[in-house]
Amino acid sequence: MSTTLSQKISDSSDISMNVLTRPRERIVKSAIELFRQHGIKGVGVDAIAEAAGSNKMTLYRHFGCKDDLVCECLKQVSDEKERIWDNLENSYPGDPARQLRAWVDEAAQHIYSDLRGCDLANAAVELKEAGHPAQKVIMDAKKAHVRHLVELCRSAGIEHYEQLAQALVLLVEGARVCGQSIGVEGPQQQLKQTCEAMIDAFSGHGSNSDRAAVSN
Amino acid sequence: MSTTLSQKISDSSDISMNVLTRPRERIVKSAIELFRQHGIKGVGVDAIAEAAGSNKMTLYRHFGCKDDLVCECLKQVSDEKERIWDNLENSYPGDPARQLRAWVDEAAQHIYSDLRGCDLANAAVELKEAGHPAQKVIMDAKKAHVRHLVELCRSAGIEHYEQLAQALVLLVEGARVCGQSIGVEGPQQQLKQTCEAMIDAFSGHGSNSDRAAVSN
DNA sequence: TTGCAACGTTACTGACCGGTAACACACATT
DNA sequence: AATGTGTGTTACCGGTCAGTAACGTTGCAA
Repeated sequence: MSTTLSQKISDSSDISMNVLTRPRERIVKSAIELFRQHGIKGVGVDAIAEAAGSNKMTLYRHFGCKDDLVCECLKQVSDEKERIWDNLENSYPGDPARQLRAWVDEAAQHIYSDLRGCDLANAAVELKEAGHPAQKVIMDAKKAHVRHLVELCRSAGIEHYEQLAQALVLLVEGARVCGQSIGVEGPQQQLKQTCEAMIDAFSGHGSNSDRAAVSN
Repeated sequence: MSTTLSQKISDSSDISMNVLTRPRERIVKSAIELFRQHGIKGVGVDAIAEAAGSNKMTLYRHFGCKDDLVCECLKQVSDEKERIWDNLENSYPGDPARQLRAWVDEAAQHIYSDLRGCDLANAAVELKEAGHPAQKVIMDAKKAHVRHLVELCRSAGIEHYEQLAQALVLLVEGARVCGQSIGVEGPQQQLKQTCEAMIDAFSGHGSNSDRAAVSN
């Protein structure tokens, strides 16, 4: 706990970040990246400002306090996640079943290549203080995510669409947290196969032997 | 971020903790509880010592640094979790299938009544510094947990026991993290039904209609 | 009784952190 | 040319934190 983290962060900071963008934008971008790497409580505002090629005063002119910056970061992260639903619709228009498979595939690929977990879930772990403003942002984003997936399962003609959506959320969230705590060899390696088997089971067009084959 | 957390922690600390136990034991116990409530980085060693009815000097005589104390806490938490396997064997001796159902039931009950997530997984989120000693403790405990569940599924006669065990781990871990980020209304409410449906599917003694009934 | 080990108390250090004040500069608009 | 807005710089404040030093106290055991 006595390590000088500021130095390490500064070393890996991107001072040469596109100066054409406005400081506010650069600060948020740097903050998101640093929060991902070191955790929210593991990064100071000085390090964020420096990584953004700016300074603390400018940071505080745009964000009243660190918590406000954290909320803005989480909002942008959740907005980014929201875009996947439009992307799915654009990729496979009018084919919700295919969109559901694509959602699983994308989630799995992301988890296989990045062990740092979900920014929103991680923030919820760190920010436990009662009434912390970020908690509402996190909760709203997660609820919206579940809602979207439920709707997709419903559109795909799944009878028990709500149960399937909830199960898929649990699997994906579990995979992300396992990646962080267990590492590459964790059970999240089987996420894609497990989700697909789950979808098959709920779609009602798989026999026992089919499921055994899928789970193999 | 300018809140005076120490005061709040002190207010809720248990100064009257059993003085018959040794300071070291009380310190670890208080630390585990405070870490659970406020996160590891959200609690200072002073608050821990005070909550244990001891002081910082005694704390540092038993633990070289805060990280050592954190490791000891996580070890005790993982030892505690290890005991469930013996408990299951004692509760339903020679009946691994029943033990597996009981494991699901216990995990679900725990998750329904406590939204604070898994101490080990939460610690992994907070302690991202490369080579942090707690990471090995967390990883070893989580791997052992998966190993035990795989073995239980194998004993229960599940054909694809490894896939089932991994899927169950993902569901349970996902449920714990959802409780933290979404709150009581999250998809973890359906954990038990989902796990049981998953076991049924892998057990190969459930028809499509059975599965539909279970998932309802 | 002596001695030792564990524990408690106070005070301190050095670093870091969130946040602010005051001033200087660059640039675009009028 | 004047003005205002956004930005950079330096310095500072109060607080917290991990960790240590020095000394005093308790209680047990030989």
